[in-house]
Amino acid sequence: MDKTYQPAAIERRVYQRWEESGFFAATGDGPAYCIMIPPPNVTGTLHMGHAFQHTLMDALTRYHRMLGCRALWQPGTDHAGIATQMVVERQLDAEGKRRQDIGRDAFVERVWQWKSQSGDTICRQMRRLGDSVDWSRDRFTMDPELSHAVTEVFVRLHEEGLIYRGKRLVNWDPVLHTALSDLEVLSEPEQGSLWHLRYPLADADGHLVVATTRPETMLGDTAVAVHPQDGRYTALIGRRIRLPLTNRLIPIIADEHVDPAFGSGCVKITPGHDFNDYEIGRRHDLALINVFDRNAHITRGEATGEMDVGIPAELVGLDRFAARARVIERLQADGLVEKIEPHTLPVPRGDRSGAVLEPWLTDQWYVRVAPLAAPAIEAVEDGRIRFVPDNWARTYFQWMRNIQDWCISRQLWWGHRIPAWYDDDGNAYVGRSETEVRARHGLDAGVRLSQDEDVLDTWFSSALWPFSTLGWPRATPELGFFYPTSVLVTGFDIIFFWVARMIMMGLKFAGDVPFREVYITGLIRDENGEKMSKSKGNILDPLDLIDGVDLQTLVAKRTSGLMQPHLRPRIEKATRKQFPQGIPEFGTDALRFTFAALASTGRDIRFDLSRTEGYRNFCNKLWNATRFVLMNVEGHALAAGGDAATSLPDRWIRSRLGRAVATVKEQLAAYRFDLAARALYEFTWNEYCDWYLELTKPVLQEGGAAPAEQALTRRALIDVLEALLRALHPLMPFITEELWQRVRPLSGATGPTVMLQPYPCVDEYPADDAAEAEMAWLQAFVLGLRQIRGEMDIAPARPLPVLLQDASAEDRRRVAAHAHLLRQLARTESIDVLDPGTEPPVAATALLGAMRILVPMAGLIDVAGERERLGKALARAQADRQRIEGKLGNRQFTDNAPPAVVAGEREKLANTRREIAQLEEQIARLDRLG
RNA sequence: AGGCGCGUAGCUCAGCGGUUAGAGCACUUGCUUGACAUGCAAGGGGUCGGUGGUUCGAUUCCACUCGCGCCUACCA
Repeated sequence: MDKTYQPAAIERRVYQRWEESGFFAATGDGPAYCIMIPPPNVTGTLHMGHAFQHTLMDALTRYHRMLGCRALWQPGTDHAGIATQMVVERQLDAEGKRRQDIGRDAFVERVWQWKSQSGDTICRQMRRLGDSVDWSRDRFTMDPELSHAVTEVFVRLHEEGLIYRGKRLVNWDPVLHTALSDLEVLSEPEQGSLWHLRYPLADADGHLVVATTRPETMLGDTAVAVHPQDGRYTALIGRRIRLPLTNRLIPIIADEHVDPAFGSGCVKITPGHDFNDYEIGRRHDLALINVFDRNAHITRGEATGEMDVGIPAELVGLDRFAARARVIERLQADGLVEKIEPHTLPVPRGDRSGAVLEPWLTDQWYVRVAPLAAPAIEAVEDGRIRFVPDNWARTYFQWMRNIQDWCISRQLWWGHRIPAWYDDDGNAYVGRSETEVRARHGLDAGVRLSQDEDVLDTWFSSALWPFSTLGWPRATPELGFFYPTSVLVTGFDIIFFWVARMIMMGLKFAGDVPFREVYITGLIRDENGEKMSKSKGNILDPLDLIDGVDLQTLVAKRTSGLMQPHLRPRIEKATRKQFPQGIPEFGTDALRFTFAALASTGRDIRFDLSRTEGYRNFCNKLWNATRFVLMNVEGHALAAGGDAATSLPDRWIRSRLGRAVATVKEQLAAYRFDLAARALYEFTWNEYCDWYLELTKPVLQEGGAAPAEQALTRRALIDVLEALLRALHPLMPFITEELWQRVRPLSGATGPTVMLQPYPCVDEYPADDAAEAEMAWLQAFVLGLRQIRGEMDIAPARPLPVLLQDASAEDRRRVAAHAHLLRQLARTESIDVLDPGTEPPVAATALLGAMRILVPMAGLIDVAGERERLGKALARAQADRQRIEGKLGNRQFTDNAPPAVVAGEREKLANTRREIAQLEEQIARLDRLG
């Protein structure tokens, strides 16, 4: 074996073997355990957030597989309508073409090509992460089977009246030319202006002042509103305004929505281009004027009802921002601009294009969500679905209880085409196919039908993922067995987009909740707590942490393809500063262990590379511990597996292993990966390596112990290691597999892979309190002497003569029983028990219960140093005594505190007092000498 | 406006109504110890954001407050 762990040498080989051997398939007759992967965008790449979530999902899957479950981690990818279409459009753009130039069929064909070309990236990355997904069940949201499910759901919802088509204001992206759902709108405050415009009264001199942030929309105004109780304007209600530029007459109306305290208290009402105004327009039966085309350029105007909109010809065709400038110019020329104030306002932008969105009147398909939401709310209320941590349920409720209808049609080409057909009169027919539509509605071949050009929101198909991947609407065995799935692992950012919708659709169509639990992970942030993003140039590629990356490559990755190229020097500088040497190779297991160790619930994660380095070292520790065990076991007699451990260390380490495994199980059940990881780390390093391996050395070395005892210790060494590898496997799959393969022949374990071994069972390593107590004594003995050595600057190699004062019969028994261990671990030259009444020599002191461990000082240490050391200990003990005495002297405490606590304090006080007496005596002795 | 979360060692984070508040990294000192210098041993370092309350006892529970972050809805 190499002296250090080399992850690159083994990871690929190990994964390939797992995959080729079919170890990932869900088999066996155990209970179901199933996790649905949140399908990543098929043409994307996995980022740190994915790597984090995949680590947790894989750990859960491997753990439950080892517990005997028939475990399925369902893989797959999402077609990601807008995102993918944009990528391909950009490719076309580089060729100087637009998608309209090549036509819909050719374009879609190109997207499929791009998908097949880049779709492997994610699979490759997942293999490097060790993801134990069942590749044979890989799914894509646009697979025929899944598309079939989409159509089926659409048709059934439509039949129930839960999908409808309607002309309404939607969030329109004038760059992508599609409608968006409310969730795809990002509103950020931006610096703008508040224009105060004078609207002349129609039938008298004078004007009203309206304040607006969107002056160009005045072309579509159909009213001015004031608050009904606003005394300044009550007399004007019902009179009319002559709308500048258009010369139209519009009414002054009263509406509660108006805030008299804002601006002048008068609001221009543009029902065609503002969501609030749309509502007001409905309340007052106002006409609605659309003044924009699909590019948000000014049109001649299109009104509901007969009307001359009156948009000046010179404005027609202008972009909305150019139009804004021109409108203001014109109004200023007419003296109709009272003032312009700087104003910060929320500007809605598309989450993909970044374009300023326009409320625009179009025909779209909607899901009537309220009837679906009610049972979905109930499922969380009554605990059929549990959020972890549970405070996310509040977020879920808050949104679900105010849920709006869901606009599901998108004016894109890449996606599931809406299963609706139109005749020449514009009548819409919904059905599973054109044939079905014709049959059902009695439309013979003479009637021309054309399918709806639009596609569905990507999240519509994602919402079906938990059952569409399992074969729904067919009643497949998998659907029956794995649905509802066990847990969903995802980020809070898609609770509304995805989680809520899966719950609604699952309850509606699969007859039950889609998952029992939702584990919401935190976000992976950079070392400054910033969100990782390409545009900030602070992304880390998980594979770069696994394989390492040189500085040049890292800088190039972070600065290429930037939306804002001017940030490049800053990003480069920051990167060079943070990673002057690039990033070394840490291996997958170290990265995975880092994610697990940082995964405390309800909190974002500042990714800390030094933790990864620490866990790389942990891998190396495990590697070398195995090396030690193999060296000491191979070629030697080994006790049979069933033989009882007899030595103290053997009993102790088994007991401690059992406790560690118990902790891991408990913490994994609570999704506390951090605490599970810590329990394993501490057991491995602080107990198995630091103590147990050291304790086996005196036993195993030549002439150390009787052969029979050695054989037992070798048994314990290999058994505990083998179990430890199994216990660590879900978090660190690669190294544990590699080491387990080497350990297996010696341990007597059988089977082709550690990943299909049973997880260690607590019952096999029952707690041994007696052994733990005795080991605690032994450890205290060793630590006491090490402390004297360390603080007194005694060379580690120098053997120390040790005297024991006030040793009880039990102390004496223990010393005799473990003298060989103490000699090795504490480097004692001799251990002698002083007879009662014997005056001890001047010595450095350590206390172990009532016993004093003395290291005679002649020639060893300076008296002043030891005096100071004891003085510090004494001061500490005296402070303790005072605190405890104060506590026990308080009647309130002794009367009210639980008896066990009081008794504990009394015992503590007794120990402290004894310790003080011992220390004072030692100090006095040193003083006599000095 | 409503909701959620965070503030503990230099850094990243655990923890908890009751020992002396812990870990990793960083730091100091000493060690080429027959598994491992990606290591071993010893050590320094914290008024647990502030104020008040509940309690025999608060870093932990409650209220207020300061600072930071996020989500939802938004007044034109």
